[in-house]
Amino acid sequence: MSRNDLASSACAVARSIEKVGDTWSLMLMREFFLGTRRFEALHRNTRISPHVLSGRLKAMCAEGIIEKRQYSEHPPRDEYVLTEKGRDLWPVIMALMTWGEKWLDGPEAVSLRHKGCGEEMRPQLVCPDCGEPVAARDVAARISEEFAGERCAGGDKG
Amino acid sequence: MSRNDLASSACAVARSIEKVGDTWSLMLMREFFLGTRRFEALHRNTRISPHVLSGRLKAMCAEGIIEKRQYSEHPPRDEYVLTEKGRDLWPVIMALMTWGEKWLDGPEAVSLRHKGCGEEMRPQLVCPDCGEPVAARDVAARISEEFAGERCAGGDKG
DNA sequence: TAGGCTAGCTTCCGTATTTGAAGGGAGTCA
DNA sequence: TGACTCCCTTCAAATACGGAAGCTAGCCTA
Repeated sequence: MSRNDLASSACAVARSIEKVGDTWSLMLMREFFLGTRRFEALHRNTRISPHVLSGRLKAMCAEGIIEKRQYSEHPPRDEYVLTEKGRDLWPVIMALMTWGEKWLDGPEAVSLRHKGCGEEMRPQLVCPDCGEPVAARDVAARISEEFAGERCAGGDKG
Repeated sequence: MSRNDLASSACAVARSIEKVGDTWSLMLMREFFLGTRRFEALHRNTRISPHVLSGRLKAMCAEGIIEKRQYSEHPPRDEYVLTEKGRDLWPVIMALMTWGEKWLDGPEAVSLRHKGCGEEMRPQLVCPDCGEPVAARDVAARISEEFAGERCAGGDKG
């Protein structure tokens, strides 16, 4: 199947992957969260080729993840800023950062300070009901019939 | 630049993206978290072509994200299971799921129950110091000099 | 002992996407 | 007038992907 078919999946993970699940969209999200807004700066900081960058920015605008905004009339200049939908992707980038820092060697390139309490921190996943940290093993997943049908698992557990 | 150059970035996000930041690796991670382990089942459930699937499984084995394990001697049959490194990618998939459910129309395909407290839930990001939920706007990011140099931001804020 | 079936891949080939370099237009600055 | 910046677009070559087919090893059935 092709990437685009994921858009019509019953699974929210698959639908999200279709929108932002590629190398350069994810790199752009990182860059937006670091505050970069202009074409040239996005190009320099991510090394994405102008052609691909242009295409991704258009797609992300169309998707409502970012907005094009004029920041100068003379000369006419545009910048790209995250919408609320785009800002909501922050946990994805945080999760990638946390994993990379734990499992892939390298320096710590970014420090995060929680404005609320002032502490340096890395965000953590918890259960909103009991407040305990959660990982994959702490959670039981059950899939809907519709999704089970889509997967055509053919009766086995795979 | 090419995808592979991201592996040597100072930024943990970029390094993570190089390992798992593509459509089919992410789809495979989803599938592993749903319990799928065998080649044919992965193929059916994700519709990844055998060629690409084979390549991704090899790469993920080499990276230590999954392990190949024989589950039958006669006939010899292998399955792929997540390592601890692989299981630690769960927050990435959760973040994508949460975003997709909020922003992309579609049914709820997966329910999650926290084994600890028994509640149906969606995991939530909090500050580990004060326990408050955090989003992008609640956090101030500062980048290291090394990372700043890599980005060649050229003095502007982009 | 032949024929068929399943799991787990590999090979092949045409198409689609990406890279990298170059170019272009609109405006400012000296 | 000419150089420079920003924001892209165009093009050719390299790469990756999708889909179908094939291949191997070991059953199973008769």
